[in-house]
Amino acid sequence: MTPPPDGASNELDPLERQVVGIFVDGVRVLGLPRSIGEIYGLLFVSRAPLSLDDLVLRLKISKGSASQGLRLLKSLGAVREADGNGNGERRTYYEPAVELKRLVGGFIREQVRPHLESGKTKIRHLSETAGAVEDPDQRKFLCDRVDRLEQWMRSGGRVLPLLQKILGQ
Amino acid sequence: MTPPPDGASNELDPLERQVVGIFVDGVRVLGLPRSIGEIYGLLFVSRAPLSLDDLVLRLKISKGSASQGLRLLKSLGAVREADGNGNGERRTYYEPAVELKRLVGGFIREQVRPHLESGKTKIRHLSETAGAVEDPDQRKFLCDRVDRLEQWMRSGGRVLPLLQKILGQ
DNA sequence: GGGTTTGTTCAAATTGAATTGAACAATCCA
DNA sequence: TGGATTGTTCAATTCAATTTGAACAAACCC
Repeated sequence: MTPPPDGASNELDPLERQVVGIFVDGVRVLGLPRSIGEIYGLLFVSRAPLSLDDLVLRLKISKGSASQGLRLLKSLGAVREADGNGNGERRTYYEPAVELKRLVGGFIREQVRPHLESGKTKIRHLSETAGAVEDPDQRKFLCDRVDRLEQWMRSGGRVLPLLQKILGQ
Repeated sequence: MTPPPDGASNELDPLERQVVGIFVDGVRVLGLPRSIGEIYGLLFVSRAPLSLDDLVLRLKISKGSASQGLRLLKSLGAVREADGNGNGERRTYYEPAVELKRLVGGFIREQVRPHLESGKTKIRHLSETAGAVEDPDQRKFLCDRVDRLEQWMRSGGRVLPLLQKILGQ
């Protein structure tokens, strides 16, 4: 019943746990580590911005995880430093970006585009290899398949901007 | 120089390795295991349909992996049994589905929709929990966030059919 | 029935990615 | 300068997902 030794609140309440759970599942679908979901989820249900130490304390994760998690989330544009954090406050506090457009945009930019690009490069290579095959029938078959791959990539490239547009309401 | 003990061809040639590599990377982005990429990739570059044993032999994966991999690929509609496989042939042979529309459709149906659905359910729960919060300010804040989550889900639901349409050429 | 070929299942081993934690910067304050 | 606070880095550990392999089922043939 007594609050924890320090004044800091501790232990997630049931509602917070629910939200964190939803985001943990959510990020797994996107192929991101669970800690990312925990951190973003807790920020998402918290009225006030949280510091790195808040995250460590409340989620019971290591400082290392929290630091790396925040870095990734910042790179995705999913989290920002809360400005105007008090007068002589040294610590930095974080708050979530909650506009879907921004989240999707960051994810596409950081996690999807790079893969698409490297894929295109590999397919260009492949295209050369396939063109150099001796047997004409076999070559025709392979070039056909490679063309298809190129088509897929182009489709992917065309879909992304559209996605961003649609998800921006 | 001599062919392998049995008549079966063995060891991927460089071109096959390139293609398999591309698909291994591809499926990792989608959160699927590497063996799935290997299997689909090899089917994709192979002119003739392949049997489970072909896959085991050429990719050097276990029969277990090959069997489970084919099962998943079939469930995604990414692979089908080649019909008319010879007269008294018992073994079944597989060939890849190469229409992007079909691949995307299967992936959405099997891997995306289920998560979306379970997400929606959890959010409905959450909505109730949030509505029951005492403090009116806190409640208002939480309901706002939950609303946002619901919006996200709806956006997701709206995007999927669109994706399918666009990727069907 | 026995024997062979084809494919599935699942507990155990493997592997690769995420997490930890301790050492290290950097900044501030007295 | 020394000590306190905040945050980062990275090698070692932990953990979860994938893969293996051996036992099992099913279909076929003699």
